[in-house]
Amino acid sequence: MLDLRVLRDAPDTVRHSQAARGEDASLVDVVIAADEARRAAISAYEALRAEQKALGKQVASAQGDEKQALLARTKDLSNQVKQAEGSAREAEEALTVVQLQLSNVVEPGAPVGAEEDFAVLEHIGTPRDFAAEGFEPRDHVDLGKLLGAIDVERGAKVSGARFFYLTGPGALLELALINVAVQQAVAAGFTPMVTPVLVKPPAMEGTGFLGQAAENVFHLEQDDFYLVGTSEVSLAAYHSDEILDVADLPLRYAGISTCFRREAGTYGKDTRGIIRVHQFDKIEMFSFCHPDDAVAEHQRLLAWEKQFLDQLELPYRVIDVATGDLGSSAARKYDIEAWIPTQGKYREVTSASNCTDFQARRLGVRMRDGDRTTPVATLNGTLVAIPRIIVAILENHQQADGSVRVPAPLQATLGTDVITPR
RNA sequence: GGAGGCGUCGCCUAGUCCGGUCGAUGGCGCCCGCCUGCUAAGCGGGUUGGGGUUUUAUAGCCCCUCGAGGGUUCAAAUCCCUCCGCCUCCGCCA
Repeated sequence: MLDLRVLRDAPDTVRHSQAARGEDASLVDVVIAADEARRAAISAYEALRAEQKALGKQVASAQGDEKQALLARTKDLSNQVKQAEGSAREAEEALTVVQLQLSNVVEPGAPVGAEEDFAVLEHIGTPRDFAAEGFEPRDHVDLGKLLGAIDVERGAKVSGARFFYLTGPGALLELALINVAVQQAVAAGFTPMVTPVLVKPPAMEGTGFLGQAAENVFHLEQDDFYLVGTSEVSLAAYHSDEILDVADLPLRYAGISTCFRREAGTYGKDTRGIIRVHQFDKIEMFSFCHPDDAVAEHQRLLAWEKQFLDQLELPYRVIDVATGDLGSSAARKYDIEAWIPTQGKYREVTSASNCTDFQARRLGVRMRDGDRTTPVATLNGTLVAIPRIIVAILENHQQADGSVRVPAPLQATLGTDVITPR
């Protein structure tokens, strides 16, 4: 949700942002008009209400005929107040409806354009040349089967398409990755958090997932719960309707949770393997920080993501996501894409977003800074999303005989430096 | 699932039976000032959050806010209804 003052004072900024996203710029004027209507309605209501209260005070002390006369007036006034109150509320709700449709203002510097117009910021590591090594790389599905690490057939049998079992070394791989990720996060000062995965509507709404992303959210009709697609939701809502002490910022949390995604509209996309699944585990970094510190914090999150990937010895690139491909909440987003040998391309494994004060305003997360309270900034970044990292590890570290080399930090939990075919 | 209790502006708390002077009490904490070799104590003042409006600004005025939402009434912290959360006991289950 955007600050109405920004809309009033600098509507062009918002119009340009909407245009850069490929969204409706004229919505700005709709919101401004709704805001004016709301303010007018509130003023009208408040004037009547003030009069009613003044008269009510006289009623309390009046006697006899005088009291009867006053009662006649206040009775009439009471109806007017009720009407005006209703109008004010309708105007307020009408404003909220349109206000929620506006996306966050994009950060200057973000590449303008559609999904494919991203900017590559850097390449780290070099993809292996399997032809030179003299063998054809297996994809992660074949490797997973060979190693007894991934079972997609039974995942489909039990739960349907886009479900899987991690078995044996696969399960250990997940535990190892979670251990290393959480330890890194704790060392960096994050508070590890195991979060709810079922949340009530305000949490989902507040984080911006019920807008254009709504079709990808699982909803439990009977109980009106949503299944989170990321612990970002539970973490962002953690401090909702709270006022934080500015001296305590930044507050950094590492969310440990399962994530659920409907993947609507992706039929035929990534149908093989575990690149795109309905349920997976993820460690997510989340920061509540001072808005002035948000851009720097964004860089820190990205640096922590790179630190994690570096120790897994995976080749990857960092991209600056184009304005047309940002979610509604993000002002800027950096994705890290790991090299997937059998696809011959880089695929997203982490994503770091600066949501500025957009989520915080919706969720009522504020900070007390001197004598004022203002929304904080929220940022989130993936530390590790299990399935895609496992895909990257298996495919990049495979050897000619189908075994897979285990990166050093994971060896302790795996109990070996190489996973061999069963 | 059953029975009961509770929810007041940071924390604790008065007020709710019997609606109007509650436009919310007091304490603690915190902030400012006075006093004071220093600190403490003492004294005085301030201290919920949101919104509207006027103004260059400071500041002021107004409305809302007693878990949330409805209702009754000229008028609701107070009466009625629904919901949410917490606590105690019982039952069932991991």
